[in-house]
Amino acid sequence: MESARKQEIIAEAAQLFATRGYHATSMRDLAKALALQGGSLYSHIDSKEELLWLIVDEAASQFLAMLHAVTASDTPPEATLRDAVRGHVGVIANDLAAATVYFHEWRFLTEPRRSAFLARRRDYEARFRQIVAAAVVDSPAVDPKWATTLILSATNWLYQWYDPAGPLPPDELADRYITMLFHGILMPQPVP
Amino acid sequence: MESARKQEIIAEAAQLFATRGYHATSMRDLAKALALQGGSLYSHIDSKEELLWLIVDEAASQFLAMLHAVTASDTPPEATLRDAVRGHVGVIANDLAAATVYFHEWRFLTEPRRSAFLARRRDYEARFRQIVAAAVVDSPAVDPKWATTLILSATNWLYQWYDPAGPLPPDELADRYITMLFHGILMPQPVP
DNA sequence: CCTATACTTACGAACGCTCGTTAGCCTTAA
DNA sequence: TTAAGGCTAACGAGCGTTCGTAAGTATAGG
Repeated sequence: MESARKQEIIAEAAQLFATRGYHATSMRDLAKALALQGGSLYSHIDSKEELLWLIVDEAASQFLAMLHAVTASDTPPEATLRDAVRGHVGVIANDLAAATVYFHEWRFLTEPRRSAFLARRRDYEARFRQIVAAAVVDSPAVDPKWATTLILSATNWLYQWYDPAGPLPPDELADRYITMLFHGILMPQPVP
Repeated sequence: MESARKQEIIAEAAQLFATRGYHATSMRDLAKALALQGGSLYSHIDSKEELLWLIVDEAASQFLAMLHAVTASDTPPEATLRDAVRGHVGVIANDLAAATVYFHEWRFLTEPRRSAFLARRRDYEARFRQIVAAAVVDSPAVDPKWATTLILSATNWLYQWYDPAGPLPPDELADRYITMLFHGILMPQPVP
């Protein structure tokens, strides 16, 4: 359980790491954004890398919790996959800064945190693949492994350009992606 | 026209920037990889950022040259799009380090190079969108803008995981992606 | 209610080190 | 004789982090 002040520091760090990058953000930059002196941060945190870890690990928890919620209900496989894509997009859009750090800055973690991160990400991808496999079970030409890679690749890229203040809500974007991914972009007639 | 020695420096810088990141790679790291002393690099280059720019700008040229080659021949729209996706994947797979720097480290460019980079990238995406638009002209439910975003998002992510030494050749990977993107992942019968 | 004690949060200075870059000198080959 | 390409040494700035200290707040004992 982190104190309220520490949560503020983590949130500000996520913003700065996302916009400037982890190594290009100094502890004094972070302190200045919080109206503190550089050394004062260390009343709350152990190290700069701890901040990176807390941001990245919390994001991993968000992704995994979302998948658990999606698979808990008893819906048809295609609907479950649709919910998972919506959820994945939602986690990213909900905290874009954290998602950016999760996708872009994780590699600056050192061991053993780096391995811990990778294990959680592998776990997430494996669970996601099971959902995809169930949805494409009647499509013999589609390999669930590559379908999963395609879906997660397309959606992970969101953090590079998505603007939460823009006109496109996350669910609407997800539905557009889902329609194209499910039925292809070469559709002579509209989806019924 | 860069000298042979400078090309070596650029290539090594691309490797290091890709694996460690731009800001986490010091000029002394780069010099050591080339069996030089730190200061000696400056006989060949003006600054660290010039290296970043040369890598990123060359990659942009590769992408644009590929698109020009693809659109030069007189093929049906769908085949042109297929060639463009193959080409995009090919440019990434051909020089994974340069592609990684192109996608991951460009934001550390300062003005005016940052704007120059973004202009070239916008140009590329606009040309790609025209190819997509021609291919999906008979698919009223598909917006070329979002189809382009989907295709480029999925393929850009390649640099995160693709291993040129692995068992999957770039063209084969591209064809798998194209099949799913064109016809969707929910296909009760195989594509004829 | 008052006081003693401890805890929290911050300051400001400093530590040892690394950063990108520059200057001047030396060697080699054309 | 010149020029290219390497060396060593150094510059000022900034890095993450630690330190001693102090003010403010909460808690507990009498």
